[in-house]
Amino acid sequence: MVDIRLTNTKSRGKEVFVPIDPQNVRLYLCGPTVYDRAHLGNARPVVVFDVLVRLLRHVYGARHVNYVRNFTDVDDKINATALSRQKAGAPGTLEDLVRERTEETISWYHADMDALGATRPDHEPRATEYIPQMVEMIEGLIAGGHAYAAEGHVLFDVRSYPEYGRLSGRSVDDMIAGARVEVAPFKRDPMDFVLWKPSDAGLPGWDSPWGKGRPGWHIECSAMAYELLGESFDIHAGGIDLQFPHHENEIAQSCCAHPHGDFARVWLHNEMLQVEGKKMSKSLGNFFTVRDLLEKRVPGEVIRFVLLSTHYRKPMDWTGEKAQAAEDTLWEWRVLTKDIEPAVSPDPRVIEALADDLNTAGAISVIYGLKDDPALLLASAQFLGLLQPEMGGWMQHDLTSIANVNFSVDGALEELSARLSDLRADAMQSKDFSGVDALKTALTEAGVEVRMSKTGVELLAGPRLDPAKLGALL
RNA sequence: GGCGGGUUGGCGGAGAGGUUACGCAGCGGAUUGCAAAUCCGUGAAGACCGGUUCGAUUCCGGUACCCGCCUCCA
Repeated sequence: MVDIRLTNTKSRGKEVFVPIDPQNVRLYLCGPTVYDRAHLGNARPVVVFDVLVRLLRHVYGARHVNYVRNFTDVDDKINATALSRQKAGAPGTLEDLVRERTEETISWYHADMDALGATRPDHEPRATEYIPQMVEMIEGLIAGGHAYAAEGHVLFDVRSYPEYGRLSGRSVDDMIAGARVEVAPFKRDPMDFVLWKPSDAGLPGWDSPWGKGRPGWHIECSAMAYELLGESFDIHAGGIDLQFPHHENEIAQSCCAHPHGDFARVWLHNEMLQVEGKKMSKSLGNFFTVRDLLEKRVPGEVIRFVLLSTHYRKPMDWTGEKAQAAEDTLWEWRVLTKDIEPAVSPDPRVIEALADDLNTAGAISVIYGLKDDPALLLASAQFLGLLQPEMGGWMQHDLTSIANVNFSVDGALEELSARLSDLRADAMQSKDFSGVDALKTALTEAGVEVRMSKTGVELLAGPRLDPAKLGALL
């Protein structure tokens, strides 16, 4: 069996992965807060850890991996949207409108992540469906002396958990010293964090022993992971920005509520995404969603390729240039593997690269070397979720933007290739190649690859084919 | 202020204490009416300073610069 090695944030080193139960390998990935479209940064962990899930299924068997990714559907931004819709005259209660907003956002999320070739998790729990479990966990924490109620809030007492800060390498005292957090007066310690907070009449809330309220951000992951994966499970993954406070707080809650469990054995964190060398942010004007890219005709497969071409623990810089290069490569691979059946299994070196701390960039470089064996190339690329048949639609050129469409790309290429062939035959006699060259140049500018050999002329559509320019040549 | 990550050839981007990463671009050749494609060949690196070592881009320490987290943004 392949040894998978993973860099565990908890131990700060690369470890051989040993599942608690090889018959039931359990992974939890922090999912999105469903208030709006997922941006490109949200997609990175989804795609990267999708490859991990594929690897785990390969090694332990498809049915022996349990992949959970949550939806956070309790959030002030969701509430704000629901409220503004209600004010604008939308029918239904506030709860209905909240549900409507989260439903639509979840369907967008599914559509966008599907477009990136990410397989759906086995479970996608929603925070709102686990409120009783959260309340129960909070009650347990209070009973165990790890939490306290104050002014309608329930707070976790960080001083009650000596390990607090271990995951992120911080000490409570240091954090207090440099804290920029405004400290609520009812906190025993400035670093104490909210498990439950009150909701006033205008906000969604649930009845609880502490009055009508809603859960704090972190408790949902603890409660849902416990319900679906148990008190100890294998892997917990997410973006490095979640390391503190989110994951630190999850650990504190879960380990105090279930002192016999380990919570997650292995913690995986992906580094952040940048755009053209800068942090993606609305203020810099370089913020965009996955949907924005798809609508700009950047294929989901291309986005996936770019996301996998940098190791997950390094900052990844999204650039238009990379997307272009990825598109060229995928185009070439797809042309090469057209009508080819994939080999039974991928190149072992691909598995080996992935098993070494998910070296997706290394795996891709192995695939580059497989052009002599298209079947193996195809199987290997498909292992990474690339070159899937259903993701190749982007190679069909869109003719709808051109008025009076009366040609197909294939038909046009056939006609033009005949014309070029005739011109060339004449030029061979007259030694005047100007007409041939003119047509050749026009074809090249339209994005057509022109191949001329002794035996004849061949025209191939390239990745940047311009149907309008092609049509103009007919 | 505290914590963490990064710095590799023109660009992108990996692994490994000593032997070619790889891709794109470049250069030379074959081929071609000229090209393209293809094939063959090829130059080019490890931010800076010190240490460990027979030997470091790879390990250790420091410096510089960039980025992130500490603000329910993955």
